[in-house]
Amino acid sequence: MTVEKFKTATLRLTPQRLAILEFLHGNASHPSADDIFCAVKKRFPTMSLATVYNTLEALRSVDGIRELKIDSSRRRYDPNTMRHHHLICHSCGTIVDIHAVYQLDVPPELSKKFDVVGNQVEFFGICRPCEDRKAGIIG
Amino acid sequence: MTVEKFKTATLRLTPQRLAILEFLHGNASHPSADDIFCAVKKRFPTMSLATVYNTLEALRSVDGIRELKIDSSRRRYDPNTMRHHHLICHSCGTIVDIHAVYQLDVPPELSKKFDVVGNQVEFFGICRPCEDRKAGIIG
DNA sequence: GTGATTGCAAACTGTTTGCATTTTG
DNA sequence: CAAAATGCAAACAGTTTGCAATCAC
Repeated sequence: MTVEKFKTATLRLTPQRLAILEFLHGNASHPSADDIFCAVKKRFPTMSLATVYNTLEALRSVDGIRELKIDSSRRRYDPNTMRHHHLICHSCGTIVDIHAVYQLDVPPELSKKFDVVGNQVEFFGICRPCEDRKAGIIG
Repeated sequence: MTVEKFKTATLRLTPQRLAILEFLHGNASHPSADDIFCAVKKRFPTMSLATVYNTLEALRSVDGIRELKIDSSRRRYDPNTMRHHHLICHSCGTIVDIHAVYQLDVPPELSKKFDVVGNQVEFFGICRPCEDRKAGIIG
């Protein structure tokens, strides 16, 4: 668990960090720094955004979080550091985790010039609720 | 060609836009707005960054460019709007295009809740030059 | 000539940094 | 007690916006 990783590193477990860890635990909403800040501020009114960034960096240093590049205007974070993929609804922006392993090869002329270590797939489409909503507007 | 797309839309072909189009044509370096700005400014010293963003938006509106979310600190652009994938060297950041079609399925419980339209694969690894450089330092 | 575009500066947003104060281990 | 973290404010970087002057069609 992430708490242990903090202890083995020279990282301190402050109440603020614990609150952030708790918010993140099992959280599959792929929150931004500000999402985390707003959620945790409810219990820690003095919490600062800088502390959120500080904690995210600490988490990253012990591989307790992964940074997503799915959103071009802000970084989003994923406490699930197991290799997985994402499916994004291009209508509402919902991001769903996909736990599957895809064994993909790059063209041979490239595999000579590159040592390919892994891949990450981003699926896109439209989710049922959005689809229904559209059908409602049109028909 | 993109010039035609501009004409059919109500978009005007200014010298600045032509210079940007020319810089972008066949360019596989996945430049940022600032990269484009710096490159084009050499010929157009009065060029402004706002014009670059304006042109990028105009291009996007006619599907003449695609926005990449590969870099978390700045947007990068790809004038190749054909569906393709990318291979990134996590040492030097080089981005290489991969033209291959991967027919991937999402788990059945998700395909019921989502109409999946496509996918984009990001491969990562290390390129030969970086690998050699590392070997040189170590050995 | 008219409506779109330019270029500048100012505004904005997300992220980072510096530092005095407080806290953890 | 020493080293690390907090919280604030200021600094930054990338992007967006408002607008008068200019330009393409």
